[in-house]
Amino acid sequence: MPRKNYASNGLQAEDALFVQSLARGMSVLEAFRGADGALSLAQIAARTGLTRSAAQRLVHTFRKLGYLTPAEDGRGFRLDLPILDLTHDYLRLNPLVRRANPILLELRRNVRERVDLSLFDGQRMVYAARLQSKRETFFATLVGNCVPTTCTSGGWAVMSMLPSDEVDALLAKAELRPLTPRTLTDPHAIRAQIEMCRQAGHALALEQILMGEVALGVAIPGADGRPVAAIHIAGSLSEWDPEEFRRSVAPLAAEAVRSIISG
Amino acid sequence: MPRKNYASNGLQAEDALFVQSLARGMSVLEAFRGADGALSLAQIAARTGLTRSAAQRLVHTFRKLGYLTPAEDGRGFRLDLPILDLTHDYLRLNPLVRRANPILLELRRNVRERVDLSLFDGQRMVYAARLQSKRETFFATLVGNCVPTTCTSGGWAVMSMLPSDEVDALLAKAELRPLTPRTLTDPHAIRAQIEMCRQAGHALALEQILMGEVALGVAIPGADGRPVAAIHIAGSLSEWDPEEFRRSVAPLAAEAVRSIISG
DNA sequence: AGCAATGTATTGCCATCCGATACAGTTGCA
DNA sequence: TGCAACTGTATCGGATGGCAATACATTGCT
Repeated sequence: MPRKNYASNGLQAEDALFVQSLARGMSVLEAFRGADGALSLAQIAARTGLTRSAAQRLVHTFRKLGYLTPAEDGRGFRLDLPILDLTHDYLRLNPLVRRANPILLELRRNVRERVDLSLFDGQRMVYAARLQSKRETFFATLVGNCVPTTCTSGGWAVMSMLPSDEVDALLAKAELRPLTPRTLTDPHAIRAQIEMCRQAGHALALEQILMGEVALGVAIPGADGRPVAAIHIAGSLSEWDPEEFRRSVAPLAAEAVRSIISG
Repeated sequence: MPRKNYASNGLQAEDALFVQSLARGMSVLEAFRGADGALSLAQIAARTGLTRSAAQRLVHTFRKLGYLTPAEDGRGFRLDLPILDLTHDYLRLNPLVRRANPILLELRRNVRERVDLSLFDGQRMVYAARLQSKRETFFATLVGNCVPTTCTSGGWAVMSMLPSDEVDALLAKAELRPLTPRTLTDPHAIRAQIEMCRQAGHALALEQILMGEVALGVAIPGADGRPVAAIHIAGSLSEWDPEEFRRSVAPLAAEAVRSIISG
């Protein structure tokens, strides 16, 4: 995972306003991305490119602030609860999430299937909310979880609102690693889905992330018309014929997006 | 909101390892707590006690890192998406959340009512997960949302596992502001609930946070026996007699906690 | 026993952060 | 219309506070 490195102690990249210590500090928090447990000082130093000393000082500071805590067994450190305070502030103050929340709740009541809100972030769609259905059988997805833009109904819907050259650039940079045997990895096939979405106003994804799942996505444009997010409705193929699923939930999803935009 | 101030530029409080710039930076993110929209540099400076220059530099740095972004109308700044990456890493790496998640999902399937996981943080219970019920009618609670320990079933359950003197200290410092007409604010009444919970192994809260809601909470102890979290099951008083609710969900909740602990 | 990890503590040098101040562009009230 | 107050942005010399190296006490693995 090539990540920008703030360890260099040389010239501050011509940026007089840049606070190196802060960037280094944040890189410590980011070091936990992809970690599979607590991280020791040495591991943090290795992952961030910082010296052990720097890692020590930054970790020490985060501990005082509450963001990091020693792991229960005393070896290594973990992110701690104040992170969730930031989460809450972000979600609470995000105008889109704010407006979408009650509408998604109602949508969920009507369709009785899982409803998600995911935010568009270039290569990724990041889940900001998930309202699961009565019979949710899979592992609950955590807030902040993300999936590639290229293999979700919401991602296709988002791409259908982007100019072609941006779609090309996105696909060119995409990893296109299949998550299920049926995940589309051929750019042409994905482009076909995007084209269908451009006409229908929604995208339908079959077993792209999870076997047995059908998902319908509709993109949400921002004030400037560029897509910023998407809502998904997900159902089970054991209960739905895909076309029937589309017919029955597409209008509701479209209506929900309309109220989110106008709200 | 009395918050520790890292604006002082004097001696570093005898702490040679403390990285002031980092603490100041985090205080900028924390400035959004309780804000009701984007914050301007001046507002950030005011809320944190920093100079405008400091706020400028720190905000500038956060923008480069992605954590802050200009508000859509160009005035002020908001937290941005990378916050959710931290969220995800926290939830994903938290051993408790990790173990609890699938069990809560199954619990939710069995009781068919809303199921929550909240983490104990002294005065507060912070929601880490909420699995809503089929007929959820209220505003969806966002991750990171928190309520006072003193007025939730989970908080009572948690307190029932604390030594009396700690409960006293907690109650002494608590705000005890009622959220509904029926919220208990008398320490004696709260202590009575705690005592009942000590015997029953669970707490039952009637309309403490929301009118029409009954909630049953069971505390989750950590390895050292101290409570670290609680699960809640919440139902509607229009469908449940409180005692009937207790009888029917208490065993399931207790069983869920047992599997979380042993898992 | 010995080695390689942990996390912690101290120190002296100098780079980097610091705050004051100035500027350009909007909003909004008079 | 024009002043006043607010945005966000940019520059600069001085010294504070962050920097890396190094040493230490424990723990766990061979």
